[in-house]
Amino acid sequence: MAADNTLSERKLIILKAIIQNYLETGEPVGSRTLTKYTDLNLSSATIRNEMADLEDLGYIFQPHTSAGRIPSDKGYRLYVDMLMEEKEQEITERENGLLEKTDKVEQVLKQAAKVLAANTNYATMVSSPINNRNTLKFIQLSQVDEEQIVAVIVLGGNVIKNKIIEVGETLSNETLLKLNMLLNTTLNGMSIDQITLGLIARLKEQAGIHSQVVGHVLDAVAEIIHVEDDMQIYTSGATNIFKYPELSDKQSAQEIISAFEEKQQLADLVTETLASEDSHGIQVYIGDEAPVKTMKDCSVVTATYELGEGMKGTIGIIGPKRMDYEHVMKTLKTLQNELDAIYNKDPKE
Amino acid sequence: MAADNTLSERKLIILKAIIQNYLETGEPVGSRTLTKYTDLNLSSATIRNEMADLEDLGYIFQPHTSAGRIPSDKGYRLYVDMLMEEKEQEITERENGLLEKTDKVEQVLKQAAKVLAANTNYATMVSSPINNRNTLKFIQLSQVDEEQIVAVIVLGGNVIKNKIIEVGETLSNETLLKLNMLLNTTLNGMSIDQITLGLIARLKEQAGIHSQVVGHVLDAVAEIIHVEDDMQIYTSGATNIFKYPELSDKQSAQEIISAFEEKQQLADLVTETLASEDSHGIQVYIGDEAPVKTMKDCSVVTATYELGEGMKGTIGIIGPKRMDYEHVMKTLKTLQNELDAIYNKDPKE
DNA sequence: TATTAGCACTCTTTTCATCTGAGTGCTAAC
DNA sequence: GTTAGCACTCAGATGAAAAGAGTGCTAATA
Repeated sequence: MAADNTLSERKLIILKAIIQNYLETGEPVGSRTLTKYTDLNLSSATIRNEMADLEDLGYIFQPHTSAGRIPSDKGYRLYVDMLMEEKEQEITERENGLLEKTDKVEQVLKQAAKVLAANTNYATMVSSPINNRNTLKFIQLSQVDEEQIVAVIVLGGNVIKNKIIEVGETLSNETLLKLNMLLNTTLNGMSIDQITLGLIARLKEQAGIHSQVVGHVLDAVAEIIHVEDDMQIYTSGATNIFKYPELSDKQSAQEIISAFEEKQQLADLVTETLASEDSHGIQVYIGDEAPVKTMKDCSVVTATYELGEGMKGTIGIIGPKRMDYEHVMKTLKTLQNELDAIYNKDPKE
Repeated sequence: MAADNTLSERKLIILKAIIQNYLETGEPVGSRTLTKYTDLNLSSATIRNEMADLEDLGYIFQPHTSAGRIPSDKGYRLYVDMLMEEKEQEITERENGLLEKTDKVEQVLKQAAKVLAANTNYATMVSSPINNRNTLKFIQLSQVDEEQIVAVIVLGGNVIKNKIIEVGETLSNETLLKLNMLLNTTLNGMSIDQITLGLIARLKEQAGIHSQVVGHVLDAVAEIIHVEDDMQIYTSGATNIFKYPELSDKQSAQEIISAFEEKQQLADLVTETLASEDSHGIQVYIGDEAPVKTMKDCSVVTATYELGEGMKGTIGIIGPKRMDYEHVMKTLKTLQNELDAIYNKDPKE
């Protein structure tokens, strides 16, 4: 009999066989099937006994009395943690070059989501990198017309933001030049966290009568930096969930797809992922483990990529619990590397 | 007997009753039901005769022998064109003020899509205005670091675009200033169509050794202007289609929702709408009439809004053919007016 | 003692026939 | 021209029966 905490070799083999079979077929797995599936030569009766034990221990369960067994969340967890073996497998596109290089971060990320969906047949999402703890690279104010100026703010990683600012007056070229000087000499290279109230006060003082403008600019900077607000999320293949009957009844489909359309929940997911401990590995959330309730019948696998200068983003896939974890993790890793590579290498053509 | 081309008064009344009843219930309408529903006092038998005629003429049909009648596309078309009467109805939010004012076009449009979905229970989309035939308001080049400059391009309507340009060299402040002067004096206020090859040549000549930079900038302008590429589409309530059984079988749902995720088809729809004749009214596409095949089982209703300076965008809703056309059209009109108003009135707080 | 064969039992799924009800078209009467 | 009435059609509901998958348990076996 298996001790409380550790399963016998044989039970592990059987559990693994059950899960793998279930991943393939999506059907509950019975003892007969397993006699053929495992290398151990055992009768169905023996296997039945083992399965009964595994059920008692909570790794598998029966959807109804006369059916085979299905892995429980606990079972999947064990599988992902210990039983799974890395498959050697190719991505359907050429090894290096899932992604085309372009200078638009946005394009790359959109494409990443697509590639991921195409390669896995699950729903995918890619978050834009978060500007948090990022540095200010450059600020430029320009007069657009009599009462408006535009502030262009370039962040590390060449993320460009801009904001129209209403000023009650027409500023002279000189003034603008001076303000630009002032802002740039003071702020360039600063990380967001370094811009303190004291610093702001000092800046305003130096700006003299134009302190108001400076105020607006800094407001813009603050606004632009605001994390949640800014996170873009690109999705693809949301309708892949229709391929999995366990997720495609109206109720579930409705919920999941809404989450993909609204994106707020995905944003939460990303935030959570990035906040978690080893945010550079691959994370697997099975069912309830995911930080958003909508995903309680799904598994979510995420990876973090790094876009240089500390900007991190998340790529992830959402699918049924009976997901091809190996393939998914492998694919995510590949993509993660590509993203890391694209931006950390020589950024020029 | 009805003449070939024009239906008798009575037939029209009956047709209208059939359609209205079907819009409400979603069930085929039988002759018994109609005896109660219309003011004409007729027996079911008489109505049956009329219905048989209407069926021969192609306005209604039976899903199967022992069922009531359902409007055909032709029937809906007649209804929308002639039979429908404007309902007096309130939008669920306060009359004036579906939309909050913000300075971000993007925000407004997103919100518009949401409001529309909330008010109609259909899937909705809002396209960003197209920059076509737009004017260039302002260009600003700034050095970001040794080898990169950023071009900020402000279009009429305060749409701001930017693009990093790699230059092999460090440009002096003076040079930048000169280039900025050159670009702005030449280009400001120009409509996109006015920038000709000749003009470009002239500009490059004037730029002297920096003609390459000018070339890059103009490339950027061209790229930014490229219509299709740039059209943003915001959607909301895609999952509303699950509320209508006739659209929510896996196959249809999959297709429609994909269209909403990918957006390419919606973009086509928008392009088509804007291109069509009376692009300021409200357009109704029933079934096959819609320019995208995915919508063949839906009805699509669109309206065009104008954001000032000739920039037009489209708002639209997609739902089942048995759609509450009156409500939808009314809501669209309201929103259309609000959008027109927000941007054409005094744009400040 | 661990394994296995065998069997009774449970429960879902499928199939098939029957029944029901809505709605029609047609005919004959008004 | 309208209506009452009736035979007919067909989708959908209902329910019984059969099939099939899989189990748990017991008793035999190695």
